[in-house]
Amino acid sequence: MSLKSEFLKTIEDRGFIHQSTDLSALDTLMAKESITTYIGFDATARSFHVGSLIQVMVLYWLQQTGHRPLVLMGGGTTKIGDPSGKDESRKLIDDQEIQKNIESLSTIFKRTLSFGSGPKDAILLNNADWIDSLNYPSFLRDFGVHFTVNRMLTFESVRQRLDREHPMTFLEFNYMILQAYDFLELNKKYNCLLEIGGSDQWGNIINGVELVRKVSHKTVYGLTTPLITTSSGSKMGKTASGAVWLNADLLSPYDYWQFWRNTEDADVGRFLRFFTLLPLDEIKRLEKLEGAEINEAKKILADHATAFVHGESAVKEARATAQKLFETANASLDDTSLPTLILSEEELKAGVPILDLFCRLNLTASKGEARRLIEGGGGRLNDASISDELFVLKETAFEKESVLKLSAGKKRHGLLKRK
RNA sequence: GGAGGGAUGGCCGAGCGGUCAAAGGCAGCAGACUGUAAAUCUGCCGACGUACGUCUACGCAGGUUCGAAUCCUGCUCCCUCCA
Repeated sequence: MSLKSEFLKTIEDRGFIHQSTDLSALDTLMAKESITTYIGFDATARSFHVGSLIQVMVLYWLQQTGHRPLVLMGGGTTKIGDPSGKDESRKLIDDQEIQKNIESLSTIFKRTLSFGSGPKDAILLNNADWIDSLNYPSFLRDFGVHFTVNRMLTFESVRQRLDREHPMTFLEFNYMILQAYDFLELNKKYNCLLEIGGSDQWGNIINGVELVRKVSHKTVYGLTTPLITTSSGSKMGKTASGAVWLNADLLSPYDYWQFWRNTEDADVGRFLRFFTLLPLDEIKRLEKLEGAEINEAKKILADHATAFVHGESAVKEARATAQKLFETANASLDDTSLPTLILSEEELKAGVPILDLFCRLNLTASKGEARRLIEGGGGRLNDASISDELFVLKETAFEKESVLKLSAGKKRHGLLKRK
């Protein structure tokens, strides 16, 4: 289908569209006027993860192409727990934690969207504002009548639990109704006409679209984005240090840059479209690179993806660090953005076991792990393999250098300095 | 309320009195090969101690036994069927 509206054309070209309700009608609408759209976010963690970055990008494009984004934080629905895509119920978290999560999660939008009260300014909302005060009997009478259990049982999120014989509580069963109610509420208050979400949200979104139609007799739309996996099939979002968080306090910008730098060849084009703002013809050029040349494209991917989330100065640092580490022989590592441990005179006099240093730099989770690392030949001090797991670092090690590099493998490094 | 089945390491899943820190798979880490890629091959994969070892762990609490993930009792939670 050839799309007319700038927004849909953009996200279509970049691969963001998975499923949608009546795409051509939506296209006609969005080509004609600026509309309000929402994406809801769970407040189950302190930071988003690359998996949610897709939605962040979509909101960005939405605003750039002249529409108003509503960022809905699920302060109310997080208390229910979305069963979509999960085999087990979530642990319920308390109000305080939800509140903290919402604040922390919002930081990414402050960077990527412009908020305000103008017609195209983004608005940050919290569904606790209307969900917390719902009255159970009247809610059931007003909205419960529009949902049949027969149909609810056919939704993927429910069916999956039933099929696998995993329990689904009544609490969770209600989630889709509340999310549908969100859409209705946003439609009434902000004339919100479109809800976007990940592909696992399809059922929830459909319910919202239908509820608005039944209650308000209005047509609204839903659209989902694909679940991003790597070409080798695994769910993306793992690094040596765990999940790929967007918040810098959970994953350093350097590690974030490295995550993108290590993209599989086959994913470079797709990821450039998703996670950078580069024009499509530039992306087409980059993804054609072959062999070792594609590494240039990966660096550009890493630069742009990191800039979007952490800003330009973080990119400069990360890139300079990477260059010193991987591309320059005997570079001075003094001003790199690697984790650094400062050792005191007393400590050095007494001597510090190398195993402790691996742990203190978070290169390994325990001394046992550090020991196994060394036994397997992956422990290095200034690029020289450490052969003795009982090696003790003393002040003499700093006679020739002011900074020592401790490595777990070829990619994970930390620095040691003397006070 | 009744009958039966189940709960094992990050996940899946075997074990059903000792040789069990628990097979196998996935995920993860490291090594080789490369391009900071993929695929492949190899090693590692609870914590602590240099080590014989100690501690923690097979839903929870007790018990039997020289010895329990395995047997018994009670409890909690789940599943299936019946009411």
